Amino acid sequence: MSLNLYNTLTRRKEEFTSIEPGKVRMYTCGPTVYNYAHIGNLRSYIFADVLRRTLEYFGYEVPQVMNVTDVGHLTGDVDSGEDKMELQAEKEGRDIWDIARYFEDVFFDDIEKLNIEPPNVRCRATEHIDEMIELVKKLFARGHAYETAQAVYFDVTTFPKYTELSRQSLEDKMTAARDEVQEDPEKRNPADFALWFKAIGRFEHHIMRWESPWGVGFPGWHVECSAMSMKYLGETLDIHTGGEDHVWVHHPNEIAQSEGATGKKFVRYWMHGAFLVVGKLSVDEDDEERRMGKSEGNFLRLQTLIDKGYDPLAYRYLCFSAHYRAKLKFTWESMDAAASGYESLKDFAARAKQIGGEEQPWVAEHRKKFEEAIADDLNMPQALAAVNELIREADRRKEYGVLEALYKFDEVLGLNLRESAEKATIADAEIDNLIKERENARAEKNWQRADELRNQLAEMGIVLEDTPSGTLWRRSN
RNA sequence: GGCGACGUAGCCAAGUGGCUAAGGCAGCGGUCUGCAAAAUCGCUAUCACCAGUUCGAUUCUGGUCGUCGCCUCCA
Repeated sequence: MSLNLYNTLTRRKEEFTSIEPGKVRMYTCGPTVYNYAHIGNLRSYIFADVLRRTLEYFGYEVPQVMNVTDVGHLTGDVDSGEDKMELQAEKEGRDIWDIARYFEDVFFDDIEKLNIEPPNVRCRATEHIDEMIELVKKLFARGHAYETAQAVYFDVTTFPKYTELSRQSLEDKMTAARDEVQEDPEKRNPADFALWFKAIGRFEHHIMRWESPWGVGFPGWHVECSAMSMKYLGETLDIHTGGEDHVWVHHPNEIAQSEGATGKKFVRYWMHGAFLVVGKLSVDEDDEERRMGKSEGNFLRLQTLIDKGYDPLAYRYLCFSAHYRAKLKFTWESMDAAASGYESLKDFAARAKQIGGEEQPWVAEHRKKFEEAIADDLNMPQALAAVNELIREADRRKEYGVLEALYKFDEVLGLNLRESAEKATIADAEIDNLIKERENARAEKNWQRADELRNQLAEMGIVLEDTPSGTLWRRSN
């Protein structure tokens, strides 16, 4: 079966092939650690994880690199000269480096809770300043960079393919940028982006600073991804993932820097995840759907969901209800739907585990549908439909030899079905005895005693299901 | 202002130029059941609106309305 993936570069689905057989070099744009990640951010890491797991499902080894952007970026107002992380540090009266480490830890904690496979290499921008400086030197040598009194810039007119990914003409950008005040009068083109900022003028008090051939300062906003991805994965990557917002600025810049420095193709498949948008979260507020943003007042963290009693994996399940390239509307109703759906999936796994059986030929059709779905540009809604159809057919036929298939699917789904089913059915002598006692009571039609035992087991977290062929049970947590 | 995306049942959504328009959740009505739960069966969509192309459009084209995103650090 061929794996087809949508490449933003060509705006179409393409059959995937890797540079090196059996191996996929994958880079995922990681978090900026100046604040908590919200569930919208997390959605795109779930997308990258599904991509990685799908590649692994089809037999690839996937060395994956993720950056951690711990160099402060500018605040929205370019003129302010303040730095997001410094602002945060000031606000909390803590050291900027502590802040970065703290949010990095929280981020990877969230990643773990969502059962996202950790990247093979996790790299911090602040630990790769030398590589970035080397990259900028190369760009000077090849005539792409120039220095002004304030900074070093990449001259976008020296790189004709600059607009290939964004498909946004430079003229339009220039027009659009015309009314903006250009802070640096020496900048050649409005679209030129900084490779290195000097710690002078508005950045005179910038806390994070390093020596460089262009004076003390700090790296530009996009160099780290180029420098680190090429350091760990080579000059040409198979796949580069990120959020759709990167299609217009960050990724074109990465391409320009990387290809400008090496003269080689930087990335073969660019893949971008769509945003989570927030629907009405409450009845009385007239907040229409919009993207979740750190300054939007609709900031939901994974911890927010956990505090409300949701399993983090129910959020993962929710993400599968929409295709990764389509926006997903978050509402509490859809969150509840996902939680219920995930619960019944786990219940089924526990049921199948208890009853068991040989796999029957009809299972093959569902395997096929599942695999076709993930191979078709990670169509998780279809894949999930295949899972649900498998379950329904198993229940209808009362043939439960489907665990092998289910666990195999879960290598991509990452919903911990095996762990959950095993945990739910851990044998215990006391439980066995109580259940046997209850079955005896039921045989004698001693309903009062049977209900007492049911309640007693319920207090122990055991859920009972009486069936014609005996009583099934599972642990509720 | 420029560029782009989307509008499918109560909610989240997949999909297709023509067979019964996936799946989940919620709801209603049956079956099963000592109770409970689960399971199962059935029901719930003129695919935003208008026009065009076509033998035939939800799917293609144009327009209207609505929503959203990007153009600035942001998944």
